[in-house]
Amino acid sequence: MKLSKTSGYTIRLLSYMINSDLQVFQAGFLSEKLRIPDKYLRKILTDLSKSGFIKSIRGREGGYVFAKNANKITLWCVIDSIENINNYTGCVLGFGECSEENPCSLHYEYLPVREKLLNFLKTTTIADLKNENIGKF
Amino acid sequence: MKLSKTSGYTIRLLSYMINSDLQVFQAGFLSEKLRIPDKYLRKILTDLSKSGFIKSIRGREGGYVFAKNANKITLWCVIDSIENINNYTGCVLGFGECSEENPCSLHYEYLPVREKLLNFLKTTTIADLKNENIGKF
DNA sequence: ATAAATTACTACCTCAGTATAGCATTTGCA
DNA sequence: TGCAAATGCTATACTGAGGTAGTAATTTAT
Ligand code: SF4
Ligand code: SF4
Repeated sequence: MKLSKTSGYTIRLLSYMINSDLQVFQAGFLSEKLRIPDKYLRKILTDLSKSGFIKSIRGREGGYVFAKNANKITLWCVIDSIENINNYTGCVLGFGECSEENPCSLHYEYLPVREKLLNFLKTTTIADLKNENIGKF
Repeated sequence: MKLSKTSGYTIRLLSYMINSDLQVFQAGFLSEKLRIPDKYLRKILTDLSKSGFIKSIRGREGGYVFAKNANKITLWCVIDSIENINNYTGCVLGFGECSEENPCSLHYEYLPVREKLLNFLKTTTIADLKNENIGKF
């Protein structure tokens, strides 16, 4: 499962923040550390700020800080704020309305995979990504 | 996990064929039954034919038939012939080279989900999609 | 006060996936 | 033989994700 580029950048970003000792992060600094296109990352930061995951501090000495506790930020809600979460939780064939009564031919084969994926997205938080032994962000 | 439109169409197509009593299928017929844009589906059929999953019969009374046993056609190899299979088997953050020694922050959280997904794609075949109780294709 | 450092906004460019259109080619049946 | 029914090929248009550029707005250090 590959996330959209934007979602991937965002998770790397938040994961970098939670694994750092710093409190305030500047866009330029982050784009350099994470090797994400500067202007693109800035857009992401602004959006994350609007979504309430981080808080922006404007002006000199400004930057971004977490706006809520990282253990309250699930992968699910991050991805959902960026793209259609249904791309991952909805299903393989992209039917709109699915049910046990009106399944497609893949339904029962895919069900257990879907459960696992759903659970992963709903229960994993940014705080869970804190770890000493990370090689790359 | 949502497949690309093309992959989705393709699996619906093959699944429809394996669940039908007919032997030969015409493009026009399939596009109507599956409500897939005619010209687009024709392109897919030609590609599937080139990939060797189905065989085309040209001329009057022509159409398409399975070129190999459906229990030899895994979701994996179908998807792989259409788009980059790495979109699903490769990982969340889209890093090129991943290893236990050089993991990203999501690695250990995602590992079991990935295993499940990989296994699903590698072991599920078109023949497995044969089923009496399918509501939609 | 002013300059420097920072984020916010708007408009545009590019590319791959999706979709459409028209014509060429093959083959069986009347 | 010739027409009709089918697939094959090529060129074009549309759309949204990804990415770039320039300018405006905000705040603090000096
Ligand atoms: S597998 Fe089930 S939930 Fe997914 S598209 Fe098919 S019917 Fe819907
Ligand atoms: S989760 Fe593991 S395999 Fe996936 S991108 Fe991260 S390091 Fe690579």
